[in-house]
Amino acid sequence: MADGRSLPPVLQRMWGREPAPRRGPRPRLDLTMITAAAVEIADADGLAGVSMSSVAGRVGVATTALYRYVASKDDLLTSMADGVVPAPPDPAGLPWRDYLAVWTRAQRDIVLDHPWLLAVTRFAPPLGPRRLLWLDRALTALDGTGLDDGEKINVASSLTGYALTDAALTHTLASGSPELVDSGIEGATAYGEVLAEVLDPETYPALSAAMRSGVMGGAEGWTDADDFRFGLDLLLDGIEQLIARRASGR
Amino acid sequence: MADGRSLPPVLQRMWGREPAPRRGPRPRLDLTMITAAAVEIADADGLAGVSMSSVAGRVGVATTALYRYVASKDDLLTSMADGVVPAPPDPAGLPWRDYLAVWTRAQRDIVLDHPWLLAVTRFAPPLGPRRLLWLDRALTALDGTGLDDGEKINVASSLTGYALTDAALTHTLASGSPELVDSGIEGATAYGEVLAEVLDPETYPALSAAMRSGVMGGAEGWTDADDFRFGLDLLLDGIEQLIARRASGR
DNA sequence: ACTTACTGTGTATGACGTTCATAGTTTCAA
DNA sequence: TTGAAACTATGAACGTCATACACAGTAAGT
Repeated sequence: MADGRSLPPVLQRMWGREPAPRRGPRPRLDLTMITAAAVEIADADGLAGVSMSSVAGRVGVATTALYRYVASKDDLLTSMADGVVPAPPDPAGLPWRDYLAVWTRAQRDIVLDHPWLLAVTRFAPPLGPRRLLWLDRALTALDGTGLDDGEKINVASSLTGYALTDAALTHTLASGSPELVDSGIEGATAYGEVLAEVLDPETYPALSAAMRSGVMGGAEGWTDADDFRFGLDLLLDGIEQLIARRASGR
Repeated sequence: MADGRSLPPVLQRMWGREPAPRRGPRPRLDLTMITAAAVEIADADGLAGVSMSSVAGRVGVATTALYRYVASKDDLLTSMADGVVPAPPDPAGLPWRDYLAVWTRAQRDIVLDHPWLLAVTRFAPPLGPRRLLWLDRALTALDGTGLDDGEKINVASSLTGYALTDAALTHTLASGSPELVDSGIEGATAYGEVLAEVLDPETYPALSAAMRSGVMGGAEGWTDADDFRFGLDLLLDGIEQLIARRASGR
């Protein structure tokens, strides 16, 4: 059954499938080097600093040489999104809940270390080797919980989603989006104060009350790691409940 | 206390704060018209179709005229991200759990109706009038649950995050990312089959087993609305548990 | 009537992604 | 050993786009 279905070229390269029929000069680069260079630039100057020419400059080739390894800039971004991901923590013997807590927090930290991921991630189902390794470990950790494969995947992806959105929130409130920083709105406290000022109590009764009472102020504000824990426990509690349900018959 | 802290110009316009000191010709446009035009283009042709010149063309002015209303394209995107959001459902009398379920699903549907939102949303804390209205309604729905304001906000933002990530997953698996569609990978089933083929069982034991067992196939696959319900209930169960804890003393 | 403040236009610029023809390089076959 | 074939990196060129700026036109204030 010859379905035309196979991985796009970039992904083939990401999976180390470069057949490389040998003739002509040896390639001076490979996707890994290019990706690493791009990641370094993004870490240093943000995603805006990543252009085909800046990446090419860093690896020491002409701009257009990159197109031998990558079909488009978009492909490069795809590769970067998988390339920054380190190896997942080892589930070795940890109870599922403990492991998933570590696992989720680690994902959040990756994003915080490389904020540009937020702009790159299409929140698409993972197809790269490194991201999929994370998924695999989550499934492993859920072995013996009585959940079926579909449920396990759902659980993992819910947690990943939480890690991403929390990282996004934390990042923009801490480092601030350029837009807000320009206006002097930095940090959760300022955010709350501005809102308190702008919101009309008639149309936003609950919210304006909350803001005026200063929820966003203080040391344990919105950005805090405790807040991550809070939402995470919400999810984990839900999962635990599901597992308990599965264990007790229905 | 003259803090330099005030809303950026776009946001002021989004909040209807256009002082408009009157002199010279009457403006032929306003931010709302421009935003609406941009949204129409994005809905029809995707975000790639939205350029300053295409938007200008649609409202019938020269490209650079837009800069009288918007400081940058980025500002326009910000405005679009709030502009597409309709009014939130009415909490009137619904129990918090029912309302938040509706509320969250509605947010998911917005994103699915305007997939380009995924590329625009920086998952930043909301600052636009429409998004904040949603937040307000969630807080209202949580009145009388015993949660404090900070917790309510956390709950709401967790749910919003879930709606977004689920929408992203659903969208890319259903409509497919251009990258994947080009390679004939469409829908969850194809996704699963490709993975099953690519994954090495040694390095991805749990995941390759799951894929080979065909989790992704069938009518109730990953994309299904039931899967949304699944993750949502995970969260709501967690929230309910929290509320119960607060109600019973500690 | 004259100034003033503001609006829309046209031109220009610089950055960027991408295409293409070309020159150079290594391997394979004869 | 020679020549073709396959492949690499390059440089020039193109089209698109966001944006800056100077200018002409227009309504209100004096």
